[in-house]
Amino acid sequence: MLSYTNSSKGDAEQLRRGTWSAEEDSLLIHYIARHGEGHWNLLAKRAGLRRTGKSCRLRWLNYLKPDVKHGNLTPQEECLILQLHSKWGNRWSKIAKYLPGRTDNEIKNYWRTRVHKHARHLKIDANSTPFQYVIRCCNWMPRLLPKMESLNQTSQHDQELMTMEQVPVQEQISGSTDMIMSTISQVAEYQTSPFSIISNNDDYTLAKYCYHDDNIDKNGCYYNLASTSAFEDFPYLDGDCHKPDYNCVNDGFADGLWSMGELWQLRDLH
DNA sequence: AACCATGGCAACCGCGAGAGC
DNA sequence: CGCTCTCGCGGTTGCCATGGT
Repeated sequence: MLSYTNSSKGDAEQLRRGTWSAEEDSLLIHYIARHGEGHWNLLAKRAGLRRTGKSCRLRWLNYLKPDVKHGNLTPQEECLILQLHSKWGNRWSKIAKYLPGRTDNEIKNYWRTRVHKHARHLKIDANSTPFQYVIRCCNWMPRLLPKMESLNQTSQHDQELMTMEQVPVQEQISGSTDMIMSTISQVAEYQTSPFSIISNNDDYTLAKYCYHDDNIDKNGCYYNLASTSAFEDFPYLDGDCHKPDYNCVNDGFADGLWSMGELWQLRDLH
């Protein structure tokens, strides 16, 4: 689909909009190869492109530039995005600097389509502290790390970034326990859990839960719960179920109950 | 097979910062 | 100091493919 900007001038000066053609891509690539980037409005005219400079810049930076990576994000890239977003929020360009070959637009799209979807399912604001907690400690991050290990793809650079960004669990949750517990209750409710809803308004702390488990790394980061679970959408549990006799975390059962297994442990510890 | 809903993603838009004159 | 231009950023839109009914 192609459209043109409204203009009182003749057709010859109308600017194209919409999807770029192979011919336009070629013009842009060859022009930049000869003359370099920058001065995009001038570039657009001289390259013979009936596009705004802005459009040319975007096309080049997000798609045509040789070092732009195409294809799915790797687990370590996903992990980094989650880490960095929890630190900086929607600072996409800043986050993109830590992912060579990935553009801010791609990261933004990833966040909005995948992570926001997850938040919608949980009925939590994706930018809220509770959701960040759920992402980092309850499900998403715990699932990515084993994937990264199994793929053995983590470069030293990635590892350094991970170490740099990791925040001890106790630090992550300090001062917001009530909010986090409230969120977990909401999650449990939303999933129509076969388990009892965790309601908690006392001074129960997540640290107790976290440090009960052995899976805490040297930085105090808790990261291995439900590591066997598939990284899929939330399961919407229903029906008359009972507390299983086996380990929710290590058994295949956890594949479908990954978040609930964690919540169940939390409840039992209380 | 046809229709509809949804997700993924490329592209656009508005705004603000900074440089140059 | 103010104007213009360029660039970059974050938010939003709209197209297209896919899956479900």
